[in-house]
Amino acid sequence: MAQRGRRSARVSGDERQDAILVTAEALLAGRAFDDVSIEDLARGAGISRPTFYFYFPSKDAVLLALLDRVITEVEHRVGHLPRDFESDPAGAWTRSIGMFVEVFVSHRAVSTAAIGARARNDEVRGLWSRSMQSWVDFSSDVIRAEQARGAAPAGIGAHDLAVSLNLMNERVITAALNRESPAIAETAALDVLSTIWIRSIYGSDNPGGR
Amino acid sequence: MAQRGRRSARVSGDERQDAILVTAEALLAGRAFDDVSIEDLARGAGISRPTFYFYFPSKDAVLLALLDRVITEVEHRVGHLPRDFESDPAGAWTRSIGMFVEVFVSHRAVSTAAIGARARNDEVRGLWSRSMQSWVDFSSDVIRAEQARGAAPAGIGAHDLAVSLNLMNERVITAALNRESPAIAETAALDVLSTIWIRSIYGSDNPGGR
DNA sequence: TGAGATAGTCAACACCGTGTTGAGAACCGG
DNA sequence: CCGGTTCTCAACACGGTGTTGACTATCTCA
Repeated sequence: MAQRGRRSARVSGDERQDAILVTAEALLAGRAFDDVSIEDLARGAGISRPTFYFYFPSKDAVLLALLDRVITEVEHRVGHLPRDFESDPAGAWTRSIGMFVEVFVSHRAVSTAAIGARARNDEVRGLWSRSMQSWVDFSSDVIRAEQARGAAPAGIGAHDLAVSLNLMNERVITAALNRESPAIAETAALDVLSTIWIRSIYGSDNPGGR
Repeated sequence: MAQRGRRSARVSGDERQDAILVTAEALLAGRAFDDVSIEDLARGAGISRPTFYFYFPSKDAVLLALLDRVITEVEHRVGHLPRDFESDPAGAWTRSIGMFVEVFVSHRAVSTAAIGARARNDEVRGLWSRSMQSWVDFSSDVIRAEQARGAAPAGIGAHDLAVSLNLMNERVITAALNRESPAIAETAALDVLSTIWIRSIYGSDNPGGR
C-alpha cells in the first residue's frame, strides 16, 4: 500500500530507490551502461554517491532491478500466448514473434545494456537466460506439436530449432535497434523473421494452405 | 625479412610486440577481456606497464591487432569460397557455413572478446562489421543468383535474408562456444544451421532434389 | 516525553586500473 | 665516439568503485 497521510518532511526511501531506477533508465536511453557512473545515478536521484550504496550494492544491481521488471513482463506475456496453431500457423507465429519484437523495442535501453553486461555478470546472464528460455520453451512446445500433427517435417530437433530461431531474433533485433551494420531495417524485422521461422519450421511458405 | 646475424643483447621491439599479442591470446583463452589488465599483458611479455604503451596505445588496440589477423583470414577464405550452387546447393551451403563455424571455433577467444568489446569500441565494431559484411555479401550474392535461376523463391529480399541468417550464425555459435543457456551443442551447430539456411532460402529441405 | 531502535546521509578514505611524463640506458650508423 | 633513435620504467595524475564511521532525522513504545 502507498504512503498514507501527509507527506513526510523527508523524501522516503522508496521514492529514492525509485528515483535511481528512473534516472538509470533515462540515462541508459542516451548512452552505454559503462558510460553511466554511480555518481551520475546518485546525482540524478538527488543523493550523494555513498548514499547510492544504501539502496543498491552496485551499478549492476540497478540494471538487474530494471531487467527483473522486463523479465516478469516477458514471462507473463509468454504464458498468455495462444497455442492454437492449427487454423492459421503463419499468422500465429507472426503474432508470437511480434510480441518478442515489441518487448525488445519497448525496453530497448534495458535490453541493450543487459546484453552488454551479460558477458561480465553472472546474475544478468542468469536472468536473461531465463527470459530467453521462456520463449524457447514456448516455441519448442509448439514446434513439437506441429511436428506431431504432421504439419511440420521432423528433420532437426524441435529444441535446437527453437533455440536457434530465438537467438536469431535476439541478435537481428538488437542489430536493427542499434543500427549496426550489417543489420536489417527495424520495420522489416518482423516480416523477415516470420518468414524464416515459418520456412524453417514447415519447410514451406504456406503451411496448412490449400 | 627476419633478424640477421647474431641475436642482439636486448630483445628486439618486434619480439616484444609479438610477446604482448601472444600473452593476450593466451590470457583471453582463460578469462574475459575486462579481467585482463594491461599490467597482466606487460608482465606476460616481460616488460613494465608504461613500456606496454610504447607498443600499443591501449588494451583495445591489442584486441584490434588480434582481430585484424582474423579478419584478414576471413576475407581471404570468403573470397575463395566456391559459388557453384547449381549441382548440390545443400552441400555447398553446408560447406560455406562449415567454414564460418571453423573460423569462429579456431579463434574463439578473440571472437568472444571482440563481440564483447564491440558495444564499447568503434574500431572493434567497424572491423567486426567488415568481416560480417564479407559473409553477408557472399551469401546474398548466392541467394540472389539462386532466386534468379528459379531455384529459390523470392518472398523476402536476398539481402535481409542473408543478414538475418548470418547474424543467427554468429549468435548461435557464440552461445554454443560459451556454453550459454539456452544454446545448442557445438557438435550440432553445423547441422542445425545448415538446415535452417536451406529451408529458409529454398522453402524446401531438398533443393534441386529429384 | 524521552530513550532506544531504525532509516537515511555523506565527508573522507582506501584501492585499483588507466594513461602520462620525463629522465635516462642501450644500441646503431656515421 | 658521437648524435640520433629506440626502448625502458619510476613516479605521478586521474577517475571510478566500494567502505567506514560519525551524524541526523524519524518512528515506537513504555
